[in-house]
Amino acid sequence: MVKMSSGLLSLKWNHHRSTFLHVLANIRRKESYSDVTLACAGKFYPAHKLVLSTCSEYFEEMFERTQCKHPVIVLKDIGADDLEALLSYMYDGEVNVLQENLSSLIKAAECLKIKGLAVADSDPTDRTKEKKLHPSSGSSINANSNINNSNRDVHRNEKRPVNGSGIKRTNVNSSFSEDVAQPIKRRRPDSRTPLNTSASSEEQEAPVTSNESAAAPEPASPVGEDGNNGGSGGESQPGDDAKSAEASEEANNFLQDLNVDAGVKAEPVEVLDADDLTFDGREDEDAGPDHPGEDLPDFTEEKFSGGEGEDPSLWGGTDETDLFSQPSTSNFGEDDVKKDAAGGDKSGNTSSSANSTSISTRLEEDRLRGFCSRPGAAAAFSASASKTPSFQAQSTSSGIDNKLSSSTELSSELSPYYHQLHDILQASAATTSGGRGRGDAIGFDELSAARDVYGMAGLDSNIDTRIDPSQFETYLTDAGVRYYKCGWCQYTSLRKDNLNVHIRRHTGVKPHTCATCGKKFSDRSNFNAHMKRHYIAMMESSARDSEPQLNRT
DNA sequence: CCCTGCTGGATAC
DNA sequence: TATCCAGCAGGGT
Repeated sequence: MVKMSSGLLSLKWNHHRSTFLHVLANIRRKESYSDVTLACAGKFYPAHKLVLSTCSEYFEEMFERTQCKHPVIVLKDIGADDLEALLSYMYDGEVNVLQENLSSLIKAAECLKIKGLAVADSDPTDRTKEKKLHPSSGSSINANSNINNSNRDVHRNEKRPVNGSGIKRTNVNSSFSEDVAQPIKRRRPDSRTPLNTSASSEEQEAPVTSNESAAAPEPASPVGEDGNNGGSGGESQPGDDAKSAEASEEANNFLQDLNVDAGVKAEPVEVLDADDLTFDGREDEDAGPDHPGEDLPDFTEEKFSGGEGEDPSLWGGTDETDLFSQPSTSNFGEDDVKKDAAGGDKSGNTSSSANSTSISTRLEEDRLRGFCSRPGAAAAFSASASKTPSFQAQSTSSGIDNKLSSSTELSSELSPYYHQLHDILQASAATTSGGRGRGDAIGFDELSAARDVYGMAGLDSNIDTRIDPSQFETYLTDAGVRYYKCGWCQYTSLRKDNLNVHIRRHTGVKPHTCATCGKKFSDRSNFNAHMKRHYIAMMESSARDSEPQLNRT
């Protein structure tokens, strides 16, 4: 305590800084007072706006633009390890990083405008000196941390706990008042093209709605371009929390190469009148991540002979899905429906006099408008409209969707006969196009045979495939029809089981694993189709091999 | 809740 | 064309 000349006493807390840092570390570890969640590569990191905005103008600006109490910020093109390192840097003021990881860390820091790493770190108490640190110089790291190459696991030990599904969500129990992520169409890997070029372009096309925060600056640098999936990337996750590490490893394996948009979503509007909703093409296709090793490798008898013991890497490892995309904000037309808050039936007092639109019609309309369901349809529109000028010449159903979506975009309102028109065009296309050949239309015989050969179990018993009640909401129409709304996006379904599968697109839960190639699937149906292809390829290969022998005899 | 089949869009080849 | 992703729906447990 210092007695000042004016009689004022200066009370000084000698260990104020260290105490603050200590407390900060504690609340981070305990996830106390978390008011923001960072989603990255399938993992969720509870954090604090105060800390993030203090350390990053990027976050500061983002939080200023959204009123959401607990946003979930989906970070694209940032590796989980890098994000964890940056969080440690922000909370602890330092972080240890391997030299080989430095460049990606700096890139991530640049994307997030982390002070001291990517942008000038000026002493707030000294406004006279401002030094600009070059992002790639590495000098900023030296200035702020002790780089210790021996501390190899510093990041991994800071893995945030996750739930059994490998994904942790926060603040989703009662209402989905935080950001949501929509499942999006995958994007095939293309080793010949830069990973994120298309991502950027499509992302820029993403419309921003009034109650949606402005698109966050796009982290631009691709991280973990390849070789980080399957057996190499997420296989080992030594951590202090074995259970969470194991769970997160699963998700991590799935989402290693996940590229997601950085964006935030404001809190949902209270209750929007459906007529007030205007089509904004929200369900645009996000530039999905690339999926190294996604395609099936060549099927040779030799590879098949390995069976379950073979090295999955030979088969390209696992794939993963692009799960997080442009967040959406508009509520599904809740003027027609009442939320079944208890998850039960409230139809007792809702039977209406109101001449409400049937739920199926509303669902269909909203789907075609791009607000819910079948993201692919709307995504196809945005993609085709921008990339395929000739789509109108097509008579296939994709052309149908394009036409209808185009008209929707122009009018912003749907004709009451919109879905009927859709059906008519669809029927017309079916008769005129003669159908479309499908390589994946394989019958039951093949499935049965494949099951005999490969077992077809595929279901990871460690993964809880049941739907998480915290991830969806139940609504009732005035007519008492129950339907379910995804907590991540505007998808709605009359069937809970289909919603369950849909939610896996968001959470990255892929309970079905191909024992032959290690590829993982969230959907049993697609898993079956995949296995059938294995089987057919094997049979074809066998047939080819046996041909010369037949010729000789 | 699960299994299954089918379908459409997207994309690589 | 083959394959993957995603959604829908029938049927069964």
